[in-house]
Amino acid sequence: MEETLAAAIRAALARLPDLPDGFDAAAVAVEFQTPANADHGDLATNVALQLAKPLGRAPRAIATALALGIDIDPARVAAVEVAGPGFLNIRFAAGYLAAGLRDLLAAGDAYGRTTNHAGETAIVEYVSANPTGPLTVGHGRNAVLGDTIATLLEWTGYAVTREYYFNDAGRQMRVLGQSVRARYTAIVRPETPTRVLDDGETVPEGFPDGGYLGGYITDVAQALADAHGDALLGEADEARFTAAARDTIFAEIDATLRRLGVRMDGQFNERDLYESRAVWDVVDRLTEKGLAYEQDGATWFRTSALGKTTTDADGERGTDVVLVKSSGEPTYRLPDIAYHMEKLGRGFALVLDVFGADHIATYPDVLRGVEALGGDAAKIDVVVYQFVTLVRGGQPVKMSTRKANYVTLDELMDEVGADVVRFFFLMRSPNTHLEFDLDLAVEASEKNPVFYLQYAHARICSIAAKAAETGLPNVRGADGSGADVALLTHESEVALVKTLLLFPGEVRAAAEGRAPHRLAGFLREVAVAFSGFYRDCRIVGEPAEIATARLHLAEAARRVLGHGLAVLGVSAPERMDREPVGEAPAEA
RNA sequence: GCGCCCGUAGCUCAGCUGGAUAGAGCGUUGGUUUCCGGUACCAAAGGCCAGUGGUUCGAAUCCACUCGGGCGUACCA
Repeated sequence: MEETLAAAIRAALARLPDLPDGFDAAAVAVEFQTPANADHGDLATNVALQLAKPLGRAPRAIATALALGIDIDPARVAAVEVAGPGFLNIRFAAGYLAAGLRDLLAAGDAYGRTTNHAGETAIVEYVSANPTGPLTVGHGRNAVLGDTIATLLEWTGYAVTREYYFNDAGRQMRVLGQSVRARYTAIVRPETPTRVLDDGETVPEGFPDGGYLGGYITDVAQALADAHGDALLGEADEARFTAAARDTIFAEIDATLRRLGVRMDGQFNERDLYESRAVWDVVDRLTEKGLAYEQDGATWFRTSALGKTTTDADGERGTDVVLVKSSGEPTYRLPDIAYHMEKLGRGFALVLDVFGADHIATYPDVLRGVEALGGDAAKIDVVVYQFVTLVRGGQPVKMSTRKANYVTLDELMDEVGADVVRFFFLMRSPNTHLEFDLDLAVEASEKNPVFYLQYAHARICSIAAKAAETGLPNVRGADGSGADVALLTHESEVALVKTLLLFPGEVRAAAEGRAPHRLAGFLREVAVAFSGFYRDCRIVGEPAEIATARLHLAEAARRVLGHGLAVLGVSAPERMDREPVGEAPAEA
């Protein structure tokens, strides 16, 4: 509809007399908005205001000329009016809405899907938590955002690969193994002396500074002791312990993600970048280009030559960053550059990363590296989300994975359920801090906005069941051919149809903006519009023709809610329990 | 110091990339039930969009500065 109107407006523009030389009407961007005020029609455009300056005419004069000159289909558009300083307000004909509703129903399960990116491939990297402990609430925001954005991309036509970058190399993994080894040693040799860390924790001798203090470390150690007795005391290094911890922890991460409904197509192991020597290849190629050099035993990336600067008391100057530490161990930058080159090498049109705010300052180095190696950094897009602040008892909860004083994702799901967790993470813009009040999440779970949407869906199912009992047709999956939807002329019916017809555009906008919260907000509008319809328009008990038409409208609303919730990864129940919801799942 | 994010109703947040009278949930106050699910609906109160200047037909939105909060600013990831 908007495309057709835009074309008609451009055509009318081209027909205006005395256009300035070089003015290309075909190139004018005609943008529409849906006015908040119903008096302003169904669609509005500000082209006349935008063109006032380039055309050197009063905006209202342009708008008037366009309104008179536009060639439109009267079956679809009832009126084009000039309003305010020069807006063009477009009012749909009743037939347009009826046709739109028929199209919606005929589209079936595909309604909401668009094909803007059909034939393109995308890879979305998310979670990518180091396997050093259980997933925390912060990881949850990452996982749910990434999973949902991936789904949104699929709904706009992309073929999406969901990948977990498995950080199974480097210092943190070594410290993890040393932590397990120290606990293991203390279990099989209880006489092992202890020491006290700076922060007051008492740990076995051999426990590394900055080691992981969580109880799950001891669990892994105990399992090793149970299986091998003290036979592992002679291990030359911590590799055996690292592997045991990694496998155990990752299995738990995997289970947590499944419970959250977060899908993954696969994982990419950081270790492979070392085994394939891809990381060293990066160093060699940068060195050849004069962009890497050795100094103080470390290998540096000459980012100063690529525009990286810092400003301090001495003024602004270029800075370089370290790729390989003097210890011989790469920093995160090196494998990250290699990994992104690898992803681009797989031919993806879009390489999307979901990062926490703490990465905000680091990925530009990675992009510089990719560009320096001839990779197309424009294909890489990064969604940065701000941190989750947990509040309990009115106080922020301080968290540290290392100290194990965090709230895990599983604990959160125990309290409020996976649907609430997902929706909570998705209803806010990624780039604002998210305050997660645990007390409120539990206490107010019955009033959580997600239940409002699920309730609307369940209510429609309930109505359909009731209608079937009275002999009305079953409309589940109906294609719209069995009803005269032109009968739907009540104000609340029209408002609901208009809202439902916005769905594909909302999905597309949420995908393009990497903004799932827009969809969450839209679904609430759908539920509100349905509530208005439900309040004003009965189905059961009405004459068969009107009841059938309304049933189809209700089915259309159910489908939009169902599809929207599916995109968000939230369940769309056929019925809600009458008892309070949000109970903990059966498992401990 | 520098970089990024944020500052909108009592609280938590939207505001569709510059549009018409700034919205919603929670909370508060009042109302609605012979009726397809009251976990609902209707209504009221509540705002100098942190501040100051600028850009233009038009600014919560863009620019500059100021104030306040968060995250970074390592041979940690």
